Amino acid sequence: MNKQIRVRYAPSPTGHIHIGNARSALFNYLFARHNNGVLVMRLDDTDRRRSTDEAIKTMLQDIQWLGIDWDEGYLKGGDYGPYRQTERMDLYNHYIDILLSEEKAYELYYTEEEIHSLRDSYEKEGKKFSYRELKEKETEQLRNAFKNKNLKPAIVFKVEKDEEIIINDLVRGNVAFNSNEFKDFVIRRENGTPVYNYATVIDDALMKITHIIRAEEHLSNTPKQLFIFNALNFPPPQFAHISLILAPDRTKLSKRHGATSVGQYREMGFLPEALFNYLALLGWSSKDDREFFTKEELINLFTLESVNKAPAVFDIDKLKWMNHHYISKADDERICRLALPYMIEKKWIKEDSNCSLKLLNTVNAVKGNMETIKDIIKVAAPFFEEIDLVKTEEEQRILKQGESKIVFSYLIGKLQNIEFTEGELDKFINELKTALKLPGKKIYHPMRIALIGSKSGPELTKIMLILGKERVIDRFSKALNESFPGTNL
RNA sequence: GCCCCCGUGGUCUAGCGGUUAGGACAUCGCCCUUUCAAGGCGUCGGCAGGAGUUCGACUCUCCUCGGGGGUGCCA
Repeated sequence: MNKQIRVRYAPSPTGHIHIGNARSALFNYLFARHNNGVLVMRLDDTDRRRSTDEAIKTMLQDIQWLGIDWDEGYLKGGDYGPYRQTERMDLYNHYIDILLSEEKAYELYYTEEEIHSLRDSYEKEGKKFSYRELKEKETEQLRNAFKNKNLKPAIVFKVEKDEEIIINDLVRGNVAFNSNEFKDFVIRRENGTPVYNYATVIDDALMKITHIIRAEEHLSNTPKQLFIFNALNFPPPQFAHISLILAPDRTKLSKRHGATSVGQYREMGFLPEALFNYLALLGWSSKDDREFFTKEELINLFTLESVNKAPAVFDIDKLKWMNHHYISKADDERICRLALPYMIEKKWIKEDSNCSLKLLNTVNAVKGNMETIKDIIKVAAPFFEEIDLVKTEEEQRILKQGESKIVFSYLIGKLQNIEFTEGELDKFINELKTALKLPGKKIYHPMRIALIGSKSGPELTKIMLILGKERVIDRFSKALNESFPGTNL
């Protein structure tokens, strides 16, 4: 009885998916899946210069990497294609003809340059500029001169006066405009290409889109689109305008704020499910206090009603916290594979290395201490490089405290005869406290600093297993000699 | 300028006329501990301001202020 819900994601393929766009895609995806609807992927590529095939490819890869797939549209096909605007020119032109014949639009015999300078001079004189006025002043002579120069007129849509227009927005409620606030606007350029506000209407109508979920920046132009829906007798869809994602300085997130694209976050070592989860929480929340959701849970819980109206600041610290959580939970094999490039770059391992058992063990030991995959180069360094023993004053102090001498001496003596297996080492480490009669802190802190140069890190057993007997004893000896020169065993 | 949207701690948010204004990230601190992490506990900190309406406003109305968006032959 209810008609099939159809939403669309219509990016302009400029190469990279902006975080804000990704969030729009995400909400469309969640909404479609939640309602058993269809997500259509359409390419708004009328701006041909920017829309290279390469750009389209990277863009779609980023979307898929994030975990968003679509049911219909570009690369998938469907009943309402083609799904690239550049391939739909006949359609746009067809409806232009209708508009023209019904006198709901008109041809403008001025070139773009002429319009520019006219607009400037009008504004200089403080007068309002409008296409309508220009059209009224247009003469037969002008038209002929224009045609003789082999120029094509732009097409302008006629905005009717005194129309009240109300957008019933699913997140904002009723938003009212008066048509007098809008002037006639171009819908097809001199060069024959349609303008966004026009093409999007034709596409949305023909593709039977039922809900348009997009960023708030489009809200003010929605009346223009509604005028066209009405003029062509297309039933208008429902709208839902979600608010913008802001940078910490509360302005629109842009390049000068650093990383703004999905691809950049991937390169920085974020996991797709972390970004997915975080983005979903930017402007939407479930009624309980949960923060971690699987994709399925999100699909289950997502509704437009619980989308927040206020804009949200993108907080990379919270993203990192979330990423840390997902990395800790992820399996070693995956993290290792993702970390491989970073380790290769550090020349820790060979170019064509795979995840050996040893690497897997290392990853297993350190993954709880990573915020991003890239952190592997920090947290795994003690296993691949000789460490710099003296770090902070505090660490130095710990190494030099009297008990440390006892600890190191004991370790160096005993370890020689310990078999380096998990069971043996566990047992050995557990017995240290009783053997040395020292508080845990006095034992384990210096040990860790001697082994990895920091008092925080993976479990001692894991560290020692990975380093191996020789290096462990070597590092303890080094710590002993440096902190207590002249000590003889 | 005009039009539109928004305004709960530094940040993300819950709240939908009566709450000690709840949770999360970050900060700082404590506890626990076989270190660290994790976990547990706590500190700091908020309804932009002003008028109404009401017995009672974070919640409703209006104004002001602040932020954002639109006003292109960009999308």
